[in-house]
Amino acid sequence: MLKKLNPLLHNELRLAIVSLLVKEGEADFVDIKHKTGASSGNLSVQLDKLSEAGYISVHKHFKGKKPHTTCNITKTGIDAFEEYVNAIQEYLKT
Amino acid sequence: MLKKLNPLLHNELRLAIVSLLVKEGEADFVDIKHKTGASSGNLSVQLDKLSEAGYISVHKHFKGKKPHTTCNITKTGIDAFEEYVNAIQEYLKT
DNA sequence: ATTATTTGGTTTATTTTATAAACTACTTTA
DNA sequence: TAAAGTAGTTTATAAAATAAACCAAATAAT
Repeated sequence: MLKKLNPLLHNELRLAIVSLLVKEGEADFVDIKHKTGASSGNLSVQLDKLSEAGYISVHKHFKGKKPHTTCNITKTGIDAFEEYVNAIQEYLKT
Repeated sequence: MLKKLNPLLHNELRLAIVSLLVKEGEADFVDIKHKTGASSGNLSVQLDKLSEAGYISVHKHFKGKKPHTTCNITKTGIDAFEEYVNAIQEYLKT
């Protein structure tokens, strides 16, 4: 029987976010928005979900006068991502 | 920018069904149900969606006295699956 | 023989999820 | 100082997934 796919990661935008953060370690809101093509609203919601699960950490501060949100991948996030990759590979191999 | 993931295939059960059919070519309702662990209701709905999209063909007939549903992958289905595999690999590679 | 129970599903209703639209608060530019 | 832009959040709506209920017939038990 195939492994169950982590539903938090089995979503296009959340997977793109985590994939990006696994590669780069850190990225800010605007960067992620541009690199994924997401709307601000959708991105805000999905970052919250990943943060709630402890897959990423989110730091909000001011960069000069402007608000600025930085996201970092966590160990939990890396582990979950790796498990997801292993799980889905079984579905993909022909 | 990452490729968009075909939403019809980016679902755990539908991906499992198509993956199975790509490997085996053909399978019946009961087989797919056992191999995927899906409920009958969910399986019925998802087979309909794949059939509507032309990814699989569904044949209903009687095997002796019992109803019997056989599913086959189509060329369209194989192509869509292969494109999905290519697209998601970009998300998975670290 | 008639009453469960099982098989092989479908249909419908509910819950969850995703996404779009609207909004906030502040800054910069004209 | 009014308009437009930046950086987001919140809320409302649409879509999707899934569970529960149902159906028709076959088989097994009493």
